[in-house]
Amino acid sequence: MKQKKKSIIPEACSCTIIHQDRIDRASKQMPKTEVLFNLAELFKSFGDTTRIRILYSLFKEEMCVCDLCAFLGMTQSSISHQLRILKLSRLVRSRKAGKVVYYSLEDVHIKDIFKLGLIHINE
Amino acid sequence: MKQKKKSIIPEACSCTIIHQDRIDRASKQMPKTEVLFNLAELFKSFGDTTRIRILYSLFKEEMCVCDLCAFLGMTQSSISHQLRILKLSRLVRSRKAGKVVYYSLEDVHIKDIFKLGLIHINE
DNA sequence: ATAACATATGAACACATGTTCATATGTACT
DNA sequence: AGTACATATGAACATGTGTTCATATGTTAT
Repeated sequence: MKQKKKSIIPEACSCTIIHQDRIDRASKQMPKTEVLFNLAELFKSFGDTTRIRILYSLFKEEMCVCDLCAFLGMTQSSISHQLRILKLSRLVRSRKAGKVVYYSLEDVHIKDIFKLGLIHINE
Repeated sequence: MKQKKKSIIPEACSCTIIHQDRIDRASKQMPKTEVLFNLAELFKSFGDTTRIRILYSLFKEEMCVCDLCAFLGMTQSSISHQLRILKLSRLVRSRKAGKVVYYSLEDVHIKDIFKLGLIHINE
């Protein structure tokens, strides 16, 4: 009798009913761990109401930090901290004009991603 | 996934250079706070490597909890907890077959959202 | 130079989140 | 009935995260 193949990391799961064929197929179409990590990081940037609201505010045109504070009713520090995160994720870019810093969307795909997200919510 | 509701405080910003016209225009195309909150919740579900890996594993076909544990090299408890979150977000559905529970994707848009996310990362 | 202002940032805090451990639930089989 | 197994779940723990506060940086005007 042929023995059942055990899991990749033996101590992770004690189950015996494992569909090795399914695992093999899933394995083939799985992106690299690093890619999945970066993807999770990206969605993490979208996973906060304040950041979502900032991005939506910039959908049509650029705004300065001041505008965002006033519009979203939040402290300047809070907005600045979140803008920093969005900038690190390459979701917004900044343009300096004297004392004022204007922020705008860096990626056109953001709108499409949000659109798909909204479809899911409304289903 | 829970998130604290943030209060809107008018005196949050002491800036004087506010572009009221920009704020008015942004205001017009801004979805309701509740919608933005739900959108953030959805992306929060995508914002974890384990959950991203689970979703990717289910791209082609359903898998049981056991398969996921073995494939992803994680404990059964950990996978179960994450599946619960994904189910609450209506991203996966479950089907019981005796002792075994099979999970599959509930929303066809997930793939498209991931696709767009990957485009952003690779830019 | 000094003052005023717009923005950035480090530290501290409270709260959220993911994993682990122990255990409960539910199903199949003897 | 009992045993074995697949999955679910509550509690505890450590880590991560968003806001606040204080303060720093950089720019403009006097």
